[in-house]
Amino acid sequence: MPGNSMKISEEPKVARARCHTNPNVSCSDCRLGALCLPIALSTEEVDQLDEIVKRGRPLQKGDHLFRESDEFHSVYAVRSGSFKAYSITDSGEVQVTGFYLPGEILGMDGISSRHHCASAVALEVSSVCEIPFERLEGLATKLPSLQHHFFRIMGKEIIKDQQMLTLLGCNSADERLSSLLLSISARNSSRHLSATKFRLAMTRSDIGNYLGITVETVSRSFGRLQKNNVLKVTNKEIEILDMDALKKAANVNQDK
Amino acid sequence: MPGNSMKISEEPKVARARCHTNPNVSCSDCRLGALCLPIALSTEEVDQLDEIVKRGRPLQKGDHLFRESDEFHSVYAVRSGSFKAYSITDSGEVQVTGFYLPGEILGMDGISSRHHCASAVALEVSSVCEIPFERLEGLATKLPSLQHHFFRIMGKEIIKDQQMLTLLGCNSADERLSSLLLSISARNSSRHLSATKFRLAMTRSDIGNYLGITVETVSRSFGRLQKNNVLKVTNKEIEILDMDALKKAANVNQDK
DNA sequence: CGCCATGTTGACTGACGTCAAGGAAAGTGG
DNA sequence: CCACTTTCCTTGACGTCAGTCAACATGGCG
Repeated sequence: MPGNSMKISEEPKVARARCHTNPNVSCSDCRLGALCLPIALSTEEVDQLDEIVKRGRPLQKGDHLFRESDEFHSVYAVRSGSFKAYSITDSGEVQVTGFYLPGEILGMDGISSRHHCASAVALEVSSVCEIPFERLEGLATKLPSLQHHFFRIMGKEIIKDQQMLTLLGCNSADERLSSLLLSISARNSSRHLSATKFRLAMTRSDIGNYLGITVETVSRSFGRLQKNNVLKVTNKEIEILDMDALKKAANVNQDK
Repeated sequence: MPGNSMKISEEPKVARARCHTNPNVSCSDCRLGALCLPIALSTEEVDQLDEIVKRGRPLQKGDHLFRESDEFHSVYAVRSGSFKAYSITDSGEVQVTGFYLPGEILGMDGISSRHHCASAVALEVSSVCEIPFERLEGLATKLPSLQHHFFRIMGKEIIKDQQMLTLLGCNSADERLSSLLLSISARNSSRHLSATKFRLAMTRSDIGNYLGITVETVSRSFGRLQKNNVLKVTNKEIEILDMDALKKAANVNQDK
């Protein structure tokens, strides 16, 4: 079904053929292969993985990929766009638990029980590869390297959350914001996007919530970083002017 | 106190035979089976698991199970006692990332890279079952239910960390401390220990660090909870006098 | 017994939250 | 395209919770 009516289809066909935004591209052809599940799989293994992956139509901004308490069936690899994961506390407040960029895996919060314990919503027009978890498990028993790799992906999620705990445990508002920017910068650069200039898809309120500070504090932090010529902030567009200063402001070693 | 030999060894041999503190007891005989890795495994599967598990001599208080940047070889199931996991931030501060009680799995921070990124230290005389990870992976490809179960264990760790993020993101000092006490209470009760009376093996400083507050604040929080007749605190001995009030103070639903 | 780590309490302070107001973007419908 | 609404963002004034510093109490251990 080449050339159905979506914005991405405005790109010329040639350039689009191997592009990870193309819903028809297989794992073996996807540009994100080096970041995503196929890492360290052989060609034929990737083809087997490819068979269980479902590629749906793009989600619009605000569309939910899954909701808290939905039954858990699949994990999702972000193909394009971005997502935020959040949950609702018992006292009714929202808590943002993560932002997910292309190549990252979403939905692992549902693995331990039969239902999700967070919701995931698209922050812009986005698309995902759905990976039915039971089938992934089935394939993983046959492909040890896939099993190994998925253990590692889950391990990475654990480390990421623990680093976040450290950030919330000891760091000031400016340090938290700087760390987030550095994290996004590094993740962009690993997928060959600019490390110094990018657009934040999430709102200030999402950022604040994620970092455990208020919107007002986020705004003031951005102000301070801009005043010190570390950043140039134009609405959601961020330009990192002085990477070293930003690292210093973060007071954490982002290099690992 | 007559004799400074370990309390455990004072128990009569008969009672000790199937006790999880006994270093010779196999997985199939361990009382913690229902909490630990063997969940949902058949008898013969447990026996296979049993073969790869190493049971070492007990660790003394302050002994390290592994250290940050140690090569990663194994995960560990706590058999008796308790551990704290912590890491050192780039600015040199300590961050406690978790406390581990019998039946819980430790060391998953090393899965995604070849080395640990946290240290684990015994908070009292403790023992563990060491589970060499490569062999676990090997066995998991043969035993789908073991693979499935280990995915779930890792998923649980992810959820636990995300709940912690929520706690640090939105809750006051009193709420954080109350939540920790409820968590320990629930974990004790799931291993058939008292849910209302227990001894905290960690120091106030560990607690504060873990909860993102200072020692002084921990002390004052304990004070407030005691003044309101929610707790009775005698050094490290905690007695929960009013469970409902503690849940209210935690402002979080601990039930799931 | 005396020492050092651990825990408690008080006084003071500051970073961040709260409340409030206004402006800028972005979405909506005609 | 423009009016209109809603959401998002910024800035200022003020209050407060928890951090900091300091002094002292306690208790486990050699």
